[in-house]
Amino acid sequence: MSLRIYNTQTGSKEEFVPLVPGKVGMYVCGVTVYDHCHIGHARANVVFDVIYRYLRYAGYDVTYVRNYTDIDDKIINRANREGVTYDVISERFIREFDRDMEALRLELPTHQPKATEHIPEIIHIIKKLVDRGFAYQSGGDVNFSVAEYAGYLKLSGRNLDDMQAGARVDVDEKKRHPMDFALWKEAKPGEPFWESPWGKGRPGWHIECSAMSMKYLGETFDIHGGGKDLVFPHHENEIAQSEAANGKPFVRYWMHNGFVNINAEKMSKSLGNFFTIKEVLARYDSEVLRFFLLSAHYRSPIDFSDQNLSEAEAGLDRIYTALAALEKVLAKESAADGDGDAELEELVDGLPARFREAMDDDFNTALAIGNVFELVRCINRVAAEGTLSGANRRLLAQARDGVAEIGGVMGIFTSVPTAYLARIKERKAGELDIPVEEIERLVAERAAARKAKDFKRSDEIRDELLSRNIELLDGPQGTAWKVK
RNA sequence: GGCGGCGUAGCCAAGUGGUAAGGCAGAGGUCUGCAAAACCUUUAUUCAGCGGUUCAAAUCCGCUCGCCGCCUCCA
Repeated sequence: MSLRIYNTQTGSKEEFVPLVPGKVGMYVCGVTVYDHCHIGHARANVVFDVIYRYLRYAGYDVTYVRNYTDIDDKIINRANREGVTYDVISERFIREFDRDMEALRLELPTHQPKATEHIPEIIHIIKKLVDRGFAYQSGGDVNFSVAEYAGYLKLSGRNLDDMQAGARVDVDEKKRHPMDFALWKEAKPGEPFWESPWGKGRPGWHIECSAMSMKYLGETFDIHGGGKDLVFPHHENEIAQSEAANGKPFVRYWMHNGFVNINAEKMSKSLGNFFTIKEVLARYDSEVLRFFLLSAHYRSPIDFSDQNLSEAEAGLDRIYTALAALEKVLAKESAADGDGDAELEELVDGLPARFREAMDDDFNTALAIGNVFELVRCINRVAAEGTLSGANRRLLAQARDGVAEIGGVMGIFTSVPTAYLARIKERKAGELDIPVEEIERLVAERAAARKAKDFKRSDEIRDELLSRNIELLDGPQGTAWKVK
């Protein structure tokens, strides 16, 4: 089965056929760099990071472009508030964005262009649009004329009349049609500007993406992605500009990820219910956050809550615990011969194919993760059987490699299992009100008590630690502990 | 008002025509000094409701109810 992608423009899953066989051009709208990123940005970027990785895994030569919008009203406003130039703000938050993305273990896109470094390209397109009659100058502004472009609103499936009926559109006498949008904005006194045929000014919001995608990917390219909220007006306007300027199709597959909700409500700054990536990563491991984000399909809304994150953490813990047990068993001696477990063999052999099947169906990471859990249950069962047969030993090694392979595509399960578990333990231990030395001392005391068959004291210690959220795990080699 | 989406077990979540994946939580068992962890078994005759199409529907169609998003900057 070949890759099928849900295309926003047609509202259905379509077989993915790249423009040039074996190659994929993919553009994802980046951020406007005026503040720290929140978990909504985390979702969009993680989702497209996994799509990027999977396309390469599937054998495509992918050119992935993700821009920085580094000139915009909000950047200028913040610069004015802080009494600095706009580029101080944009450079600061580009650095912060890069840090966040690194913390989320994202791979770097092929290109990360900035709007301000593409002013000549932007001006070139605007000139073309004016020459062709799709745009008009109005004072120092240049606006796109939606009435001239027949395909307007084809992505979001609306029509101009209905839009106007309910829209709170500002009356702007500089526009011929209320829905016309700015390609070039005249600079007000004190604002940053670039020289243009229409005077000093700066690009409108949408035109930069047309200019940069065209430059790095060509006039028509395969995949354009972003959050659902960008469908209108941003992507709609990109289509209008690009297709009007070039006279050819802009994008073949439009992909949009769903929102992150907080208690089933949209996260927004005005509601004050948003979390920055840094805040979340202070409480949860980045792998837990990725795992959580990938446990739902990318187009569905996902509800961010402490409970859901904790459940994701528990689930990932289960997987790493199994992988750690697997490593331990593999490190031991095993019988040279003996049959392999039939179920394990089936799951292990089928893992890559089932992964591709899941991902080929519009990047179904939730299903792919479910497959791993099934394998985990089986790994646990086989690993718990005292001595390992030679066949099972090979199967377990294959299972480990298989999980690593698909984990590499999703950017999860990539840590050394014991290192992951230690990382989580350390993080949680830091939140405890009892020092690690004290825990270790009590564990040792309990071991002595148990040896002396003083189970009263031994259970007392266990209850005491449990009341402080510490769980004791007795095994043949002694007692380990973990934070609940 | 226009456009679009969603409603699957206590919770999270796959499944878009062939008889309900998976995880968390719960119950019973194995193990254990007793527990925990792990393993085994178990937990939706049913997919918001009502009709319709079909040999067959959670999946397709219609209506009703409920929730949400977009139409303004937004991932």
